Amino acid sequence: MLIRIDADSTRPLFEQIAASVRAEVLAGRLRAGDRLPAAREVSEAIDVNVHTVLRAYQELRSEGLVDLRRGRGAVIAATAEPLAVLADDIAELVRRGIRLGVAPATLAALVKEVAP
Amino acid sequence: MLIRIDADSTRPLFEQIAASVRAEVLAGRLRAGDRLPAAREVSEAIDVNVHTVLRAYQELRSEGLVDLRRGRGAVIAATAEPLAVLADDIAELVRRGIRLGVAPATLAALVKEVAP
DNA sequence: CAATTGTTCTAGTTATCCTAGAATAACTGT
DNA sequence: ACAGTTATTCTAGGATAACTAGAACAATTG
Repeated sequence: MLIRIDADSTRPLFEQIAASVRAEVLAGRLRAGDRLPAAREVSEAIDVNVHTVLRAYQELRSEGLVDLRRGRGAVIAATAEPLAVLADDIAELVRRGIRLGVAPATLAALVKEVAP
Repeated sequence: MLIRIDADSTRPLFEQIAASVRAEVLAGRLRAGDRLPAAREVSEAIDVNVHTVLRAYQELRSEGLVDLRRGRGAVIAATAEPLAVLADDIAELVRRGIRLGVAPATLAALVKEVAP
């Protein structure tokens, strides 16, 4: 399955769902134009409420990663393509962090903090 | 003030407080051995409950960024030094992301996702 | 010994997350 | 034009996490 969640994690379900999709795009397994399974489908497959899945999809839309329209579903946006380009840079940063004893979660918090 | 928060943000207060400290360490304005203001002090300064401040401090301790002991207070740990080394790499990644239209928040979510 | 500082405990309020069901609107393919 | 698919919006309730408040306590410092 494309989307996986860990029910035991304290991380919100909608966040985990969105993270799954981001990771797929980053890895290049999902590309612009590819369609995500309908929210109802995902809902049944992973046993989570439809609203929760849709919230994840809407978060991805607000990031510009997917186009989301009724009747049509969720489709990876063209704006998402650059993500795959960053994959190596991100992996490299995480490697360096780990070598220095900095956890990815700490690193992520730092990235979020940097003011452009 | 060293620690700043945005009461209107949806991000938890204790997270914002911890993020402030991380950012200071990253920027090199806080270094190993430097002492953070006492929790009660911060509490009054930014008008947030003491427990909330302490929770932020404890999160930083669990990351190995500060030493936290009663009677003594919170002191930047030696293990936090490597953070400053990563500052340039992080800034560079964020720059590239922005040039490609990827928001720092999205980038952060990706960093958190990478499996070591 | 006195002052400082984090730790632990109980307790109550508020916000967020998740679930549930139903009606509605936009789009697709026939 | 029509039927089917899909997201959108609404109301509602329960569970969990965040925040606040006050108090007593233990370790450290000077």
